[in-house]
Amino acid sequence: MIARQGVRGLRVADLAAEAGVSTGLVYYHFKDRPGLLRQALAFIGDRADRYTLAADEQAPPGPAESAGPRQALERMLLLEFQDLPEVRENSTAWGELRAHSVFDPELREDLAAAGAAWTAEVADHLVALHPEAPAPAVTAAAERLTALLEGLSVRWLSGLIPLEHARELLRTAVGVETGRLGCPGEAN
Amino acid sequence: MIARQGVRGLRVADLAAEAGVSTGLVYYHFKDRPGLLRQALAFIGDRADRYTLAADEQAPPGPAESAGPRQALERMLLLEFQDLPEVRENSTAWGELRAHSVFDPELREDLAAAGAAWTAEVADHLVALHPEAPAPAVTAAAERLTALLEGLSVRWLSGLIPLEHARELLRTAVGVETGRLGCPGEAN
DNA sequence: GTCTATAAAGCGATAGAC
DNA sequence: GTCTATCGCTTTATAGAC
Repeated sequence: MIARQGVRGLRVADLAAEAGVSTGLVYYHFKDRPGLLRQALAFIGDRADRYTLAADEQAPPGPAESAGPRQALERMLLLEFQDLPEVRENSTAWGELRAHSVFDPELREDLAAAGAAWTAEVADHLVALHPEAPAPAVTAAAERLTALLEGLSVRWLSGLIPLEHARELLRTAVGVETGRLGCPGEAN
Repeated sequence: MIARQGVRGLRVADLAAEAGVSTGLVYYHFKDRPGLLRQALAFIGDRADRYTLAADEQAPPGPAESAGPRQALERMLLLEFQDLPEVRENSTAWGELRAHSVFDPELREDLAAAGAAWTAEVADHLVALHPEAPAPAVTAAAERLTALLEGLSVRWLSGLIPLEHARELLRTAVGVETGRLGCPGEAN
């Protein structure tokens, strides 16, 4: 429901109706509105982990074709840009909770933890691709890629750019960033 | 007030109180809530143009020192990452209206127009830096830089990363992107 | 655990006087 | 142009029965 109407548009009564229960029961289980949002964020995180793992397992179709670390990184990032209900829901709700945290500190810690884990995963892929690159440069590249992904995500979800355009820009960004890490000439 | 409490937290009564007028007068001038938001977006755009122009005028301090197009681009992008009330307000409100448009199509056209103008300005700087680069590559680079800026902006404003870190990541991104455009070997 | 009923407050918008 | 007063609806949260 957060993905459909946003945090601001989430009504406890609507939620209860859709769940087929009473509002009282919702408060019984989640305590209050912030508790509801906290559980929603946890749910989103679990679900993202789930489909990330699922993609990893069924990822290498050909035995050894196109199975480079660069492709693995691209594939992982592009997971967030799919027009599947589950993915779109997750991206929308995640972005909304992030945007909401600008004005409500409530969920910041949880968001920071999830974001750090996510950045670390991207950094792992970058290290696999460029083992010789200095750690700070890798971290910075991972942060730029994830921040770019979030920026593109909002544009996609608000209809400002089409899905394929977002995917294309992200793909080229991976190329730009990984090309950069491979060039030892420039600092940082 | 949007920068302080978000679109979702904006109350017409509060707005009227802060303006020292009645709620009735607010409706008289802005028609309704959406009208209020539309005017706010216009105000933000005008104000951004204002301080961008002001920065351009007082930008080159030394006669010809450090006045490269690369520095001009960096300076322009970094304008959005300053801890001045006016800038922070503008960034916060802009980000909030953008995030809000994911669920409310109302302001999408205005946002798209403003975003396109903004991307074109960045592209102009890139062309000045790399006149030989193909137009699609320049446009894509400009879109990546502005999308990254928006992603970093949310992280900064929600306290996930400090201001200086956002500035540093943006600076290096400019380096990565402009370095890329200067390399004619790779397509796109 | 679950429901009904309702308190209590908030909020967008309008009417009508001046 | 501006204000006061208020309608009418929505929403969070709780009380208390079952």
